[in-house]
Amino acid sequence: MDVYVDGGSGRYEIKEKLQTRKGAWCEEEDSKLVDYVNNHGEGRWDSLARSAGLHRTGKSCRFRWLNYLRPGIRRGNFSLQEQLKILELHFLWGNRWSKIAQYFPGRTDNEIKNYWRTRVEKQARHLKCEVNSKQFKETMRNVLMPRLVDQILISSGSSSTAISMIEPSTVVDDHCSVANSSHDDHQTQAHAATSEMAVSTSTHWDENVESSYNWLQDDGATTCSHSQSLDDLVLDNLWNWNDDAIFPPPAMNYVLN
DNA sequence: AAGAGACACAACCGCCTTCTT
DNA sequence: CAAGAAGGCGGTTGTGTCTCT
Repeated sequence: MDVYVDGGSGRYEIKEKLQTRKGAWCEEEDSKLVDYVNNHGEGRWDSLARSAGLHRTGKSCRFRWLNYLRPGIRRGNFSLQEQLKILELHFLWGNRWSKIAQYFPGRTDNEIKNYWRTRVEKQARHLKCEVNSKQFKETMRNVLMPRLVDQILISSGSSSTAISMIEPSTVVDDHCSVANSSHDDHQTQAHAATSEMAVSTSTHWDENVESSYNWLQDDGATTCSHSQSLDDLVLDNLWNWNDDAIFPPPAMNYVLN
């Protein structure tokens, strides 16, 4: 049984005479960690924690550094382009957050995971379906993503937004595909996210969807076609795009048939 | 104004893999 | 080569804030 001792803003856990603090990090701890990593580098987190005088586990130090303290971390809302890319990459790889995060310089897997859970899964609940269900995926691919693309094009203010297309081809696991461009190519494209989206289409995950989420041309014209079987008016209310978030609270409950 | 519930996100946990000795 | 340590990753929880009644 763990023993907890009042540690002020946090709490302490005593394990085998090693006292480690839990809970939110304070400025002093952050400062100690940053100073130590800047002077000695990353790695060997358990010994780093001791050497830096931090009463934290190595894992806790690693997490804090990688997700909040290391240089280049970007905070704040995801852009429309980033939101689209999260949806797209999740189609390809599912909950492989660290892999998805590779395409978002400055973003962390934890941040993307939180985004997915708080925004996307919430919408699945509002639609009364499982987030991994075919029904929700179809709604995402046929309605949500094309509309997000439209919003991106509108917010870009022109039709000249360069959008590169990645041809689906190479099957990398049982049921998904990725572009046949190299990993470096992907990352290069990801770095250009503000004005240029790297979008890809996966055709292997569900060949039976009647109206697939088709793709964007280099001149920015969308070739998206989506199912008209859903009531557009209802969906306009449901997916009320804005610059801050693609998943605002739904104006009404909507149940897919 | 206050309490309850919902929400967002930071952080921890446990399992698995990789590395080191 | 084996065993223990450390790291990586996805799932889950805790908590502060916001919104609603």
